[in-house]
Amino acid sequence: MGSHSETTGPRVRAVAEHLFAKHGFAAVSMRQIAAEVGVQAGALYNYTPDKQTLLFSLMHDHMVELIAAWDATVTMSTPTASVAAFTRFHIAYHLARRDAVFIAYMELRNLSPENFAVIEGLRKAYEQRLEQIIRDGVAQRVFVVADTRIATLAIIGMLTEVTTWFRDGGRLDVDGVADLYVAMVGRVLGIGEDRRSES
Amino acid sequence: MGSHSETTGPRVRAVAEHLFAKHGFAAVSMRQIAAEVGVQAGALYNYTPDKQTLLFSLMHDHMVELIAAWDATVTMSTPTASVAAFTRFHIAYHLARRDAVFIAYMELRNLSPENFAVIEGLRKAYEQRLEQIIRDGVAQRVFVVADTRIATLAIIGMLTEVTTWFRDGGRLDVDGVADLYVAMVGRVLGIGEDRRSES
DNA sequence: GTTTTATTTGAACGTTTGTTCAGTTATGCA
DNA sequence: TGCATAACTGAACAAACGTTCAAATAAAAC
Repeated sequence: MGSHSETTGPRVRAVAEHLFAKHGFAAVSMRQIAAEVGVQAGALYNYTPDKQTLLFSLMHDHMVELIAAWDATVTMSTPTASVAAFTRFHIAYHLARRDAVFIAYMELRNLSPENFAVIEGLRKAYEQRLEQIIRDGVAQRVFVVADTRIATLAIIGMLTEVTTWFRDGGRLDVDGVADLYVAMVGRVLGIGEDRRSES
Repeated sequence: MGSHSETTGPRVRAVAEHLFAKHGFAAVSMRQIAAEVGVQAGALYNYTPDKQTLLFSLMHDHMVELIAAWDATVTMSTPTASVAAFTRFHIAYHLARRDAVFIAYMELRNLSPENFAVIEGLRKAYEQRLEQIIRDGVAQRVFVVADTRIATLAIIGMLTEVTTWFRDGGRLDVDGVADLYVAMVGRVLGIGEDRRSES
């Protein structure tokens, strides 16, 4: 075997993830990545066929791991408990993997159409997890929602936005933020609303 | 006067805005912009000192116009009416100027630190408009909010997210979407909540 | 300890990049 | 009609780009 394959491979991905998130895919050169890894540019091509595939691979793995991590979370008994768990999971996971999240949201336009379709499909699959919870809650009449699809998107947007302002050491820690969002999401879903006007 | 200064200037900005939004600032070359305008690359430098300033100028003008447009909206009498007006305004304005919005959110990292600070300040100024409405509503006890700042950010996130999925000719038109969001924002703010447990 | 093989180097490739500028062209004003 | 001037061209600049590859290197296998 060669020099440090086992260590260089992951380092290339880690460095690329960080630089892509910080400066943007198009603004980062293969030479910058190589320099940060401590290697010449040519060596990167042992780990990716080209730059675009490196980006796609990072985005793909992130989305797959995100979905797997949620699916590995214990199934909650009620829609209310499920949506609270989803809220906490989404915030914690997205804050813990900010670079990957940023790339997956921002660099879609740098993908080829086929690669774009794959990532888009994974994103939809993730959103479906939340949408199904909401649908269940509506069916069980514990949520009161005018439009399930729009409520799903609104909640995802509200939760993802946390990554744009949250800073470690700020006024609130992750759990504190999550508590507030669990409450707000509950309100959007009309949990505990007066339902006397129903049939 | 020269050839078509009055028409070329705005066209450069319009083309740059569109291409930056579509492909990203770093991925668009001055020659691409020039070709789309129908001019040689050198001619662009009659309208901007350099590429980065062109980006900053687009972002700056967008933010200033956004704030001016909101400030020009008639002042509402109650916090409830104000927040509904803000919701409708934000959605309609952001959907009408998608390219500019996209750039202002996505290309911050391509700005110099000084330019970044300017845009960031304008964004904060815009958010302050909503935050003040919420503060007023809380003071008047028509809103019930655990954390005003977080509620502001959550609502902004939820509203801005509309630009990522809305398509003309879809299931809902702009007004229909706005109606749904007015209701959801109202819930986040606890409008009409049971307040008997208060002093 | 030698062979094998995975890894890395370093130079080279053809393009493309943002930007400059002397020279050309077209326009508005006198 | 002609002069002044603003707009534009087209070529040139050095630098940086993604990618390739023969040669050098270092580690694993025998």
